[in-house]
Amino acid sequence: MAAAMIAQDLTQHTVVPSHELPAKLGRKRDLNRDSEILAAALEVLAETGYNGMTIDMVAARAKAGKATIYRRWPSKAELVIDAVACMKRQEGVADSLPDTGNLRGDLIAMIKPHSIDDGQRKFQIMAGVLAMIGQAPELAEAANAAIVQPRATANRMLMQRAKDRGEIAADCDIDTLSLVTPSMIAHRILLLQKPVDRDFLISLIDGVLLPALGIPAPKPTPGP
Amino acid sequence: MAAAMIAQDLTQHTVVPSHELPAKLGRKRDLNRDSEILAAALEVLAETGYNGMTIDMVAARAKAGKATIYRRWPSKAELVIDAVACMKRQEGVADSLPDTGNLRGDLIAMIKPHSIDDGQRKFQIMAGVLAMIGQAPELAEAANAAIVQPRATANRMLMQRAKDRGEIAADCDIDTLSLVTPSMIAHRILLLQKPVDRDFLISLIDGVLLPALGIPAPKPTPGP
Amino acid sequence: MAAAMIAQDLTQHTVVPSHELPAKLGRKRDLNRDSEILAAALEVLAETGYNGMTIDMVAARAKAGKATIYRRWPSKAELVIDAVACMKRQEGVADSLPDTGNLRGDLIAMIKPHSIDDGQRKFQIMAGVLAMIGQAPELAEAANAAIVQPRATANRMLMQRAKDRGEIAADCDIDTLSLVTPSMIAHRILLLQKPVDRDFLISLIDGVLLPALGIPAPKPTPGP
Amino acid sequence: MAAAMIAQDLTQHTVVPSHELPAKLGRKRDLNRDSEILAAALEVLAETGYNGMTIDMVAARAKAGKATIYRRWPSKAELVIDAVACMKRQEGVADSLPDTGNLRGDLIAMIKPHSIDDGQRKFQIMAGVLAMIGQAPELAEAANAAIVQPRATANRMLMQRAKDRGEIAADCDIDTLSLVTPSMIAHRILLLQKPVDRDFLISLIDGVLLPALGIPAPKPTPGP
DNA sequence: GCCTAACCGAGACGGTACGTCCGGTCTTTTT
DNA sequence: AAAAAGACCGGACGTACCGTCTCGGTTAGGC
Repeated sequence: MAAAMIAQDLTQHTVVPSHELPAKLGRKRDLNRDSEILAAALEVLAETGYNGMTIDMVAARAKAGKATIYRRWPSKAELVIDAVACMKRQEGVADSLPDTGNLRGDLIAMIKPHSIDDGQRKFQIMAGVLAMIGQAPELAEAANAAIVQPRATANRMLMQRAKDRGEIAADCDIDTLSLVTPSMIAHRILLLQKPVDRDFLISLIDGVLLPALGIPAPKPTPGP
Repeated sequence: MAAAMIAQDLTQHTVVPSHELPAKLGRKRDLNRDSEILAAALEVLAETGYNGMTIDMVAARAKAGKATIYRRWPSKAELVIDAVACMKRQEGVADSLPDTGNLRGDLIAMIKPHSIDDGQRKFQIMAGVLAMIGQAPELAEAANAAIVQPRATANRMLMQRAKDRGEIAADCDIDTLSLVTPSMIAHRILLLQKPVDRDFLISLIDGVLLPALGIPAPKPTPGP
Repeated sequence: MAAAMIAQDLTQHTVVPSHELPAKLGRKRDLNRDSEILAAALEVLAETGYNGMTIDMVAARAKAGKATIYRRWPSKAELVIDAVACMKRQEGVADSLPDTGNLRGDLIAMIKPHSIDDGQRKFQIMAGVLAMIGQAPELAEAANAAIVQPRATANRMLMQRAKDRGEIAADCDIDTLSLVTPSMIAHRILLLQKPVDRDFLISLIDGVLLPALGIPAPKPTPGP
Repeated sequence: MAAAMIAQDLTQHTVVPSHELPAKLGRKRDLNRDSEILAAALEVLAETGYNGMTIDMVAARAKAGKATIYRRWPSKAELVIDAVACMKRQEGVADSLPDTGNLRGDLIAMIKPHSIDDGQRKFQIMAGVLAMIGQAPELAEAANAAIVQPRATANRMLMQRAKDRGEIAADCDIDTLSLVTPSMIAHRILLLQKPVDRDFLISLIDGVLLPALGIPAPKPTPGP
């Protein structure tokens, strides 16, 4: 978390009066290296998993020295935590929610090929990262915020809109239901190792979400 | 999985004619060591996580030599998988399905106090198991069979009984729904790091499963 | 110094009653590795000098792991010290002194091609080793004992014999004179970087040693 | 050697017309830094040896930046060579040859008290210089010129004078003999690590040099 | 009862990654 | 333009762990 927070601090507090700190001397840290190293770490992480990933690999791919990495993060674990957390920042959190007028249309409109591929990659990164959750509990928080929360939030907003317009009952447990899809996706990718294709997502919507919200399933699943 | 299966083989097929195999000579393997080593592995796993766990730690705690461990399991990963599988066997999830006459009663009867008590320990161990998926994808199936499938199977059997007695509709997607609870539990334990307590499980039953199956929630579940 | 001394202890005190030490368990240390590693270290040292030498190079050449080296020597410096000290043991210290009847004949008989080449190699090793004399004073002692003392001792014995038979005066400073040749050789190899050939050694004998001992130079240096 | 020569050039040719060179712009190089850095280098060298010495240490002690050092010397090795050369220049070995009328008096007059006092310091420094010979053979000549040659030249001049006035024979090998003292000193300092005190130098003169030149020892040098 | 082979604890072994440190270069700000 | 400060790349150091192999000693069978 360290470097990212420092970066935030620097970009947010540029107007801090310079007489407070002792007027930093010497060459400035190249802030571009931060993101380049994080990107390289994510690539290696997705390819080899946490244990397979090597600091030298990351350094080589980012064309950086090991010291440059260890100057920013105190250990491999913290680098990975930050890399996962940085995934969250890359994407616009709720980038243009669909609005088709009814909940089923909205949920299905969320299924975009790009979204599927991207999700696949992220969950594979998560698989590699799970190796160290026992040692670094804050990693769990980062992974949740980066991978699961964006999807859950989108689901919750769609369902809240449906509730607002009276499409579903007011006493539905939206918070719990919005986590069903991400949880099932994680299980399918991590343990079943099956692809998260359109059919699977539709079966989730029509077999779990909509029934649980009291909306009857539409027609016997027409083809794409 | 290796040693456990060998152990099963040995105990089950003691009558195999000895002339088939090259007439095992020498001292017999001490079968007690298997369980002692697995227990030691579970302890260390829970305390340090997968990456923090060391074969030497396990050997020291079990007062065994490393060779004694590697004679039984080919790698650290397989040892851990087997340790988790053995844990599940101890507990016997689906050994006695409840039968209260209605689905909600059955599902709630499945919630046993000790599920909550040792939830924290299982969190560590499950995280450890999931850790190796990135390195050894073939172990994902084993982890799934050991951890998720027992609970999913129990759920499916209960729902099938409910369907048989007409309590729920015939076209319900039981296969998908039976995976909802385990998936949500895994997410809660691994990423949210919150305890899987009775309230959470009841909110799953009343907020997701029963509504999705067309059974109205019983009472408005008085909030805290 | 560590490993060599342990080795000496082991070979010398084999008859020590076994109940004194706690009866060493586990695999025995392979004593052959000691000498193989030291030999590899000497090779690398002669080729690249102290700073150029790498523990990985030594390990690779000795087909050993780094841990095997660090189990025996606590640091690169101590390994080099031991390697230099081990040179001394390799050669028979005073392997067959010549006896031609007069001192000049003895001294010249010591000049053998094999001896010259061997000396060249040793002084080159010494050059590589001088890099760390400031940090490890005991290295100086080892280098002196391994490289300079054997030659000085041979010289001193030849001169003592000459003194015993009355060839040279009784009050000659043999101890000092026996060090002249090694010192001049070291200077020639290390600083002048010129070869130590037969002519140079003869000029030392006839231009310094014999005159200082009161023996007149023979004829105007006949050819070889 | 580089910076010292530049410094000499600059101090000698201050009157060179400025239009000959490309009209040096900007701040002038602070020539005081040269000697301050060299002094700092000598201190660190004497304290830690060549390998122990760090450019950062030198920079910190001289309150200089690393770039300021590397602007003047191309490498750590050359800096050390120059530091030693500068030390020799400070002391001015052959600035005033003694002339007592006979060779023994001249040689003994060369023994100055401070040669003994700072012997220990020079030991460390010389060891440091010899250290780099293995890596940069071209520096051997420089080290030889800075350390050994001044003393050898002084010896040769004294002996030549003695030869000129008929004190010693005309066919003495002066070139070889003039190197005996420096070589023996180097051996005593570097390998024996004993102080180069007055007694040792007198034993060289009376036990080696004068006998080799055909001059009988004066008195039987009373033992300690 | 005794031989033989496989077992056992202990730990050395080869290999590989970690996190630190240094040499030599480059960049930023100040003088 | 040179100075101080310090970030940068590359690579060696010494440590720790994995999975294998070897040691002396123990425990079964089969003769």
